[in-house]
Amino acid sequence: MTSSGDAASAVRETRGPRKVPLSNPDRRREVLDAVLELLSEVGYERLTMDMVAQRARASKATLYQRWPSKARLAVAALEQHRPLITDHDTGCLVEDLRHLLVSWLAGWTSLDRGLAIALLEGSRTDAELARLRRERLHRPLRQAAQAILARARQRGQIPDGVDADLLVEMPLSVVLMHVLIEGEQPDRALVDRVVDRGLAPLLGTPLSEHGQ
Amino acid sequence: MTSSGDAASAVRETRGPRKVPLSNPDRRREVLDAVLELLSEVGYERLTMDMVAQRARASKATLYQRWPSKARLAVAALEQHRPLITDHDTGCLVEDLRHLLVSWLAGWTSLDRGLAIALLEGSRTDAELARLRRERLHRPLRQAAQAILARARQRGQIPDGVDADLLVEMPLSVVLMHVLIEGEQPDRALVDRVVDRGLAPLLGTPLSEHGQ
Amino acid sequence: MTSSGDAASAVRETRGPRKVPLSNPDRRREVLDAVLELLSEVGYERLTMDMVAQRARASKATLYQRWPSKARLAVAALEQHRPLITDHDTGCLVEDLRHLLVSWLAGWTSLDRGLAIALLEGSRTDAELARLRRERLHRPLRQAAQAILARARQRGQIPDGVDADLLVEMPLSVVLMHVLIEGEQPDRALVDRVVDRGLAPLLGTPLSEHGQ
Amino acid sequence: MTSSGDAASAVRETRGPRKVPLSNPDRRREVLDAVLELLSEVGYERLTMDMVAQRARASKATLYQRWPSKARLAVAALEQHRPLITDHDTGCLVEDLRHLLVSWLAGWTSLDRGLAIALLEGSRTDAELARLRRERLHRPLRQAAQAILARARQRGQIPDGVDADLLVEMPLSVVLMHVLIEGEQPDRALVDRVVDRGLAPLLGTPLSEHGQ
DNA sequence: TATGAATGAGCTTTCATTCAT
DNA sequence: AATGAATGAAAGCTCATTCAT
Repeated sequence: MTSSGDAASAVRETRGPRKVPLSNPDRRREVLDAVLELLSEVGYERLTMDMVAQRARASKATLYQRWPSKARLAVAALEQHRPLITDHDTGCLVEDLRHLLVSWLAGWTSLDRGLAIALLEGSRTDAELARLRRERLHRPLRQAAQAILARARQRGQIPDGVDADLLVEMPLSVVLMHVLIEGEQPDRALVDRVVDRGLAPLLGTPLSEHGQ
Repeated sequence: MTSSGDAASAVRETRGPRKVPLSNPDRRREVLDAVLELLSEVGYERLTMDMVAQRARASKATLYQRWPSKARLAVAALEQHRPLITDHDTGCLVEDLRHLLVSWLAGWTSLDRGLAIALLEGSRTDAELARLRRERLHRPLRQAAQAILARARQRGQIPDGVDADLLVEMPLSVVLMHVLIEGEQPDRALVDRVVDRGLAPLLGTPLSEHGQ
Repeated sequence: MTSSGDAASAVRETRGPRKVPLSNPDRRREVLDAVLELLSEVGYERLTMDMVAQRARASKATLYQRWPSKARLAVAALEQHRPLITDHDTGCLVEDLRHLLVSWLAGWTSLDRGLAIALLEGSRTDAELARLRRERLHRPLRQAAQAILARARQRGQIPDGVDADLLVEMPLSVVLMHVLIEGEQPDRALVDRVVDRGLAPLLGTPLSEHGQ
Repeated sequence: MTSSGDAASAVRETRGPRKVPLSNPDRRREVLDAVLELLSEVGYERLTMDMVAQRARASKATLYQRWPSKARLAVAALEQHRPLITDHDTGCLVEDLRHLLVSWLAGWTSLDRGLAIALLEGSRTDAELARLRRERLHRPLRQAAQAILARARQRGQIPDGVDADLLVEMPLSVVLMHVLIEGEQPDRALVDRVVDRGLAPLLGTPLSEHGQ
């Protein structure tokens, strides 16, 4: 009965102002999604409040009522865009890493290359963005990685002399570089190549059997 | 020949317009170096023609006479910036890679993190910059890497099942990520960590000389 | 009916909206006092409706319900601000004038320099304010002054050839200039200086009691 | 014969940008005169850079190239508008004062009431303007006044017990009040009234003969 | 009725680019 | 050929005013 459920469907797609309050979380998300799109398309510096206003069909003044500056609006948008990393215990370091990478990639939309670059770009001049960059790009991944490595350590799957962190950093960096620098759309094949033809053989034959 | 050039040239190297024509290649390099510095400091979007004019001690109109737009000026500057990668045959894959990384890093000044981000940023809207990015960041490295890997292959130092390219991509990506994303100043220690506690133990052979 | 309204009403007299209707004259005065304060602090042009709303703890929409524009709200506030001038018959022109000036000053708080400037400023574009300015700043004073001068005339205390109005205008203008232009806080000392070392010696008679 | 004389006549009155450089002092004066006019018409707060640009037929960017902010532009305009006060020794205090007031008024154009109010208004928020206000409105006058009073003192024309400064302050304030507050156009009649029917009779009979 | 929130118009300021010398 | 200066077109942000509840 409440309008909230049907709200999205009732939303008029006609041009002109929406006049839906930003106190409405759906409306807020709509605006922030517009920001994310634009960040991804043009980056942080080229993003203008006019663009946001137009795409979100809100007035600039409305935006400024909720977010006090362009930087804070961008931060809010990125804050909301928190990719989910899942950790799955397969009993095998290599497979755990494969899962981690795949789950991480799954959260990457076409938006994200642009967002990542926008974050790099914007965080040179905006401390808030710099903080976000760290949290967004690093923390969730780092946490899942630590869990995987702890398990591997217990199982004795980390070869002597190896800095365990690098076991995550290396495949991760390769994938990220492909996405960020080459502009590739990251996919399963890339992950498998890094895992099967990079990590796994290097970690030694016993790992090729995947269970023992 | 002109009095203005003669009398004062040695004196005011530091203030006021240079008045040296851009047809002079040294003068041109001077201007492009200023652009590089600024690109590195503030990025492409925040770079202004006024900044360039001031730092290069030229007038904006002069700049526009030689380069038709800000984008083309930036491209020209990056075009000129060709870091040198050296390849040294040590007879050992791991040491060759270490050399490669160190030589690559040596070409990275603090300037280059900014440049790399500027390239990423600018190449989203400028095809010319995108091309440059590929050539500047990738090709020279890739070529040296191929040579190293070819030698290693001949020596049989590439373990079975390993995609040789990854042996370069992995350490390289790790270093690049640290620089680009963490904003770390890349140094020898980082290279050694990746090589000694990542690649080497995984590759097996050289492990004995380091880890034990 | 809701608990929120009841329980907290006595508590939060200091924060959040007052929710007292503007039909209540006390509430109305409260709002107008806030306007006066702000006019005095920042002047008419820099006064914003948001400031008023915040200080009066009312919503802007509420303000607009009672007063149709910023100008009319300012006018209403000034309309309400009617400083009291008292006239006291001391039997002596000079002392009567001193009383007049002191009583006039007493009505001047620090607020009023700002208000006077705000009136000057605003009355250039608003006829209503211009009318108010005349009534507020001039009429009450002029009336008291006329009474004093009439008595002095009867007592023969106005020297030949003197325009009686100037006897009021001169000390008054001096005080006003100090306040308006020098930004001085007007005080008793200023009045005494003008009366004792300006008017009195010039008027002759009372001079003997002061200057010698 | 000199071009400077005909310069104004050669100025094209056609609309559109002037393209005359601001390095040209005539052009600069033209712009600053526009600022003065506008300050006088609408005051400091309501003055917009667009107004100035339009009236001076220059682009806003041009204005900002020469003056770094609206406040500094206003300051520059007022700085240039330095009314001339002349002091003439008539041998008689009253006549000297009359000269002073007349010469002061002669410098007042219809601009000045607006300018004075603009200064009062703007100097509440801008320290530079506050400084100017003091210098512009006070110093030149004060200096001439001191000279007059020094001569009068030497001649023994200052009655006992009188604060000499008030002899200037009083007529001056009266005139200023009429101009500032009543909005009157100041004229010779006003000065004569204040001098002949205020100061002179108060300064005593000997002064009525004007020479002794 | 009082309010939270939205909005168009406008403000000061900046920038890539072009003109006149 | 090099320069000083001008300019149109934004950009980020604010304000008086108006809806919708």
